[in-house]
Amino acid sequence: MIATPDRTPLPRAFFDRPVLEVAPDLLGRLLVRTTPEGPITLRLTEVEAYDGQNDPGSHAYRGRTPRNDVMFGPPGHVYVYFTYGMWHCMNLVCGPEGRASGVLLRAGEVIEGADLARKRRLSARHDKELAKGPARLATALDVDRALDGTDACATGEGGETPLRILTGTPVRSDQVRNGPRTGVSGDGAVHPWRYWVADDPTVSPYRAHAARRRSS
DNA sequence: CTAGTGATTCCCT
DNA sequence: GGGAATCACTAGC
Repeated sequence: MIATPDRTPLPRAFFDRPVLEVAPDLLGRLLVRTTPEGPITLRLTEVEAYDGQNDPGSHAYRGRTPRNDVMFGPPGHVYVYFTYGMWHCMNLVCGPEGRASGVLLRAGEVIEGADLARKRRLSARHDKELAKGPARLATALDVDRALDGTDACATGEGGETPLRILTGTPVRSDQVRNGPRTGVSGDGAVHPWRYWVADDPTVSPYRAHAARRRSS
């Protein structure tokens, strides 16, 4: 039988830990995107850890800039970046504050609001592809730079937060797999800091970083 | 299924 | 200037 997911919000202390502890612990958690048309809820199935220190793959590796500013702030906030001229990807900032570590949310299973997600992901042939990949995930949830810096652990009764993280059903450690990060080039590729749920159909296919040739 | 490639814009060097 | 934490599409097996 399937246990009902726990909809208790994750406390900020959850994120105020080393990123390599937080990343695998995020699998099976729920990400709730509140939109005017209703909520879209995702069960996280694939993530990647990025350490702000000594990690050439991290956007924070070369210091603080306007783009990555949020990563240097408090844990539990959302860092959204724009890449490849077209796409957005989202991370959750981890502790301690100032270390600028974060977890890239790479894939998930839409468990609520699939009708809303489908409207933004017209090319998806199956629901399992709605959030199969970091840019698809952000597209399905209507996440862009406007949500950069959102507090996913906000507790106030008053304001609806556009993004929240709930306890969900954590994945048993023997169901967690890990391997090289996708799309990371150079020295940053050596770390096996991609984590996913074993045999889950919503996990994105592994792609080694492709070196691009100049076009004329 | 896999491999190859064009798209398109922001940001930092 | 040139690369980027990617995707969609195509060809071919």
